[in-house]
Amino acid sequence: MSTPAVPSDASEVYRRYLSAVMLHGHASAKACELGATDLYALNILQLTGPMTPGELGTRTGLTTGPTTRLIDRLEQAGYVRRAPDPGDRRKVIVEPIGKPADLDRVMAPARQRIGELLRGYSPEQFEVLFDYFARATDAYQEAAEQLRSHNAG
Amino acid sequence: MSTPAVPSDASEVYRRYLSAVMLHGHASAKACELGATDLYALNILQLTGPMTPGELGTRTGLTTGPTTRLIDRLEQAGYVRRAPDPGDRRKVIVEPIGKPADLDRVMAPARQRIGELLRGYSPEQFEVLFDYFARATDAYQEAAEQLRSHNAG
DNA sequence: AGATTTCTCTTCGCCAAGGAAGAGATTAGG
DNA sequence: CCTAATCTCTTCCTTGGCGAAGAGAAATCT
Repeated sequence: MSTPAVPSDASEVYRRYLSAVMLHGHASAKACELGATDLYALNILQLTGPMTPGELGTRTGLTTGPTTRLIDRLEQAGYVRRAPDPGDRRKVIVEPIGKPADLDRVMAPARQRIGELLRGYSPEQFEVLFDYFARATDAYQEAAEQLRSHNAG
Repeated sequence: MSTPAVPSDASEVYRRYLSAVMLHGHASAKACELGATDLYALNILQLTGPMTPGELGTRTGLTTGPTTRLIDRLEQAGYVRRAPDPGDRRKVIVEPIGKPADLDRVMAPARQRIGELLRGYSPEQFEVLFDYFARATDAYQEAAEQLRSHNAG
């Protein structure tokens, strides 16, 4: 638990913050026995909402074969479910399930700590934080999209 | 780009925020041709500081064999370097290098967007945000540690 | 109605990553 | 000085996930 050189720079604080978020994310995935691609797809589904396997494959950068088995794994683990498209019976819609199986249990410690942390702020401060959360969500999503298109192009 | 039901719930906003951060992290890793474990180890090193391969192996949950090759990959990609321990010549100290190779370039778009976003806040708001960043870093790190020990025990 | 296109799922082969066991080198203790 | 313990690195084997090609089902167009 050796605290390595107290970072006074704002950029360094933010970098460590991102590292901690990613670190916890990976630890959660490991605890759920979830692969990297699986978690990746799960995040995409949670952000963009239900979509067809084809679109999910495009976004993850996978071809159709691995995409099918990816969905199989997620469905078997209880994270998503396949629903038929009412308008086009060829299509399948993959939608995340509200209460995931293990991920919720694994996220509980972090959720509690962050919850306590957030409750320590005043309503005005709380509003600032969630304003940032909402805007940063778009920023990261756009940046990720930019990375994806740049890499595919 | 169908925006899926505007979330008004704070918990949902935060969940989407975390998903976006993870999503961007994975996209960055993919753009750098970096494996999941590699990024995981890199985050550990960036948070905890230099450590021996043994400790890194313990933290990543890997045995000694894969740990050595993990460090090989990171060293070859220019993210870390091996330094001898001055006190114990059996040991090697793995330390992250200040200017990583590709990761910095890939993170640039996100860094710019977040930078602009943060510059839009007043000094008081800025302070609130970075207070949260610092505290959340500890919270996530502790939660990740808890997950690791619980999974290992 | 028939043909073409679109979409999902299945099968086969390959490669990267991790686990287990052993070797070499160094430090600590009797 | 010699033995035991610690740490890193090497080698072999197995597992898991991905890519490519093909099959089946359904919608669209002529």
